[in-house]
Amino acid sequence: MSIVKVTLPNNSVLEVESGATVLDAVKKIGPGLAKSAIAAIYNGKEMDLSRTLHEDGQLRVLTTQNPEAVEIIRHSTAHLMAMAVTELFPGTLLTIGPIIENGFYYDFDSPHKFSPDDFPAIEAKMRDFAKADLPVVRSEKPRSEAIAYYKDPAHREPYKVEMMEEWTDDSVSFYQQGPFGDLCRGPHVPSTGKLGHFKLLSVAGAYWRGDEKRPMLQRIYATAFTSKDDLEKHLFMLEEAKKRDHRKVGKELDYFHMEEGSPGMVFWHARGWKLYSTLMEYIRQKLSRRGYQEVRTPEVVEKNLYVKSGHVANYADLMFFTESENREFVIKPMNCPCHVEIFKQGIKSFRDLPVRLSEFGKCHRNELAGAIHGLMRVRGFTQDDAHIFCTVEQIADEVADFCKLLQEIYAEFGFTDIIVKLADRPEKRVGSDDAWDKAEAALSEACGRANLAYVMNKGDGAFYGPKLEFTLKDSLGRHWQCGTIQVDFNTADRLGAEYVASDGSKHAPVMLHRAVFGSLERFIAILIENFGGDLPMWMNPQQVRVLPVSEKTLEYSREVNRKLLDAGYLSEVDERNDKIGFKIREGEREKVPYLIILGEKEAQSGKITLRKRKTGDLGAFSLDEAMEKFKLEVSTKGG
RNA sequence: GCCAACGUAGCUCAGCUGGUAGAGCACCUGAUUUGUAAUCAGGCGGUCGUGGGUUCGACUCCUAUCGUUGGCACCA
Repeated sequence: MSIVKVTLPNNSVLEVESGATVLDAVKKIGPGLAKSAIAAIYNGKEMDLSRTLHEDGQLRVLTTQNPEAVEIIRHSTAHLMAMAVTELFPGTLLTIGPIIENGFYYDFDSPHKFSPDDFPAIEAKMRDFAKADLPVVRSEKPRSEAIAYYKDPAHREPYKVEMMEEWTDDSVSFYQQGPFGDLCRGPHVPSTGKLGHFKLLSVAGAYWRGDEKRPMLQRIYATAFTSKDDLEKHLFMLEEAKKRDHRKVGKELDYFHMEEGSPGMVFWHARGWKLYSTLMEYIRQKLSRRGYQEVRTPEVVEKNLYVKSGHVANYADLMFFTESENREFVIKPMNCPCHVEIFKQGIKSFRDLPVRLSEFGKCHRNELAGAIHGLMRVRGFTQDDAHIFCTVEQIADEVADFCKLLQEIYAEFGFTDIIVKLADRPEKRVGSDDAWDKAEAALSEACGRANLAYVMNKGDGAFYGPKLEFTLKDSLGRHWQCGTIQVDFNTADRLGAEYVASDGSKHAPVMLHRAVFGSLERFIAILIENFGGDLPMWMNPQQVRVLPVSEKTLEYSREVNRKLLDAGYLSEVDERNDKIGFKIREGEREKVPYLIILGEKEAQSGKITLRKRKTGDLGAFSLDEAMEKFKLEVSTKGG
């Protein structure tokens, strides 16, 4: 028997016989470690404790103390859940059960319709199996043998067969715990006793292999942690996130509502619309300094324009149509063809480029019922849209400038967790491959120049061109595309837009479709969730509220309020006949940045008492001092 | 669009196996004149999402439909 040298993280070297298991080596380090070990990393590869060692290497033992451990725990808990489900619901077929951010899921094909009511029974079964501390045994089989095994009616698993038939590996690995076995790469915990801190979260439908033409499976989402404490912290965090939900907060703060009769359409209330208007004005100021010209185009447009642009061919099912005098119209689903129509008015020279047309264009898209989601995904929305008509040579500068603008703006809103995705050519597209090559390269180059790291989003570009997607997260960590810039060599040409080049020849301009917020609706939803409703003073539709301690100071309160309104602040008086404690509570609950408390003390001294949201009493100020404070806070976008 | 769950007063929710709807908050009225997160009392308020059906009787059961939620798919 040859000897294998195992180097530990502290550089000490352990010698074991070749063929000894990882666990044998760990036992030599110490029995305590052997007990708490759940897997190991050997020469950079995660592996089970049962694997045998045949060559020298670096060993790191993973216990619940290591951050990597939680993924193995989750993966093994997915098997535990599948075991419980197949035990409780015979006839359930297995598919896949991967880990995801903060948890895992398992997709089943089962005659039983799973519901959250089943969770307690499944969890109880999982606990039983965990308590039984069943060894998790790895084995390998030739792939052909594994396929034959799963084709056998005794252990029929057609989804596993389908997967294996597409693989090229010669052998596949299995994990067996008690009567339950699953095809899996591993690694896994050595026995089910290592598992225990888990919770089933939800059940959802999911197409097999993400393909809507294939069967719909039943997915159970769950999570697991290495400790009870971590699990509870995570569940608490989920509860807290629900409190920031823009649908809940938006209703509480009287920003907007939606109605059953007009699904996906928003009724903006006065406060919500104030916020909306503030954001539009903010963008206007940013754009006017950068050579954009704001325009306005119709919302009902002849259908033919969108036939020529290619939108009808691609999106007819998702568009609203109308007709009048035997002519067909579309309810504008996007602004670009309309902006091309403006560009086409008059003759454009290369000297005119780039032309940057912006519009708060209201668009309607007949989104599938299941896609609608609060303000995040609606059927009627407004984009901070703009189209830059430019030459091929100008693309890189324009894209890079836009990326800078977007970064500047997102920073002012406090967004740091921005995921940039480059979505390249989809299968269904218009234009030559040559044009796509150029457009994709331009985006990639611009990212380099703007110092933006991006991830590829394969095949997810628009039909007319590739795009950069600037994604923000909601309170539950779900990704939403907000900003975007798209390079389009096709639309201007299809719609017959052209400019005269220096040599007198005519060319279609390149179009850059771009938006910073994306849809105002979605951006507002993200803002609400990220701030938990505590919007900074500069954009808050309620900036100050004056609270008279009693009716005796009502007149003084109205006077102070008048001065605040004159100075341009959004202020109001809480004139209700209630105690000051109640009014403060209401003011805090409605997330008003500043409360001004006026009792007889203030009325006599001519001062005001200021209270800052979430902070509390700030003491006495003159009104002028307070307004200086407000001015600073608004101008620095603080709070 | 697909899978599942849900839909009761303005809001948050209760209503067991079918016997004919209830709480808190909000709102209104009165009292209180109030000092940093809920003053007290009284009152108003629902054809239980909608349409069918079963039943002597339906908020409760069945069915269709609309909407919402969580996912999947889609997202110009």
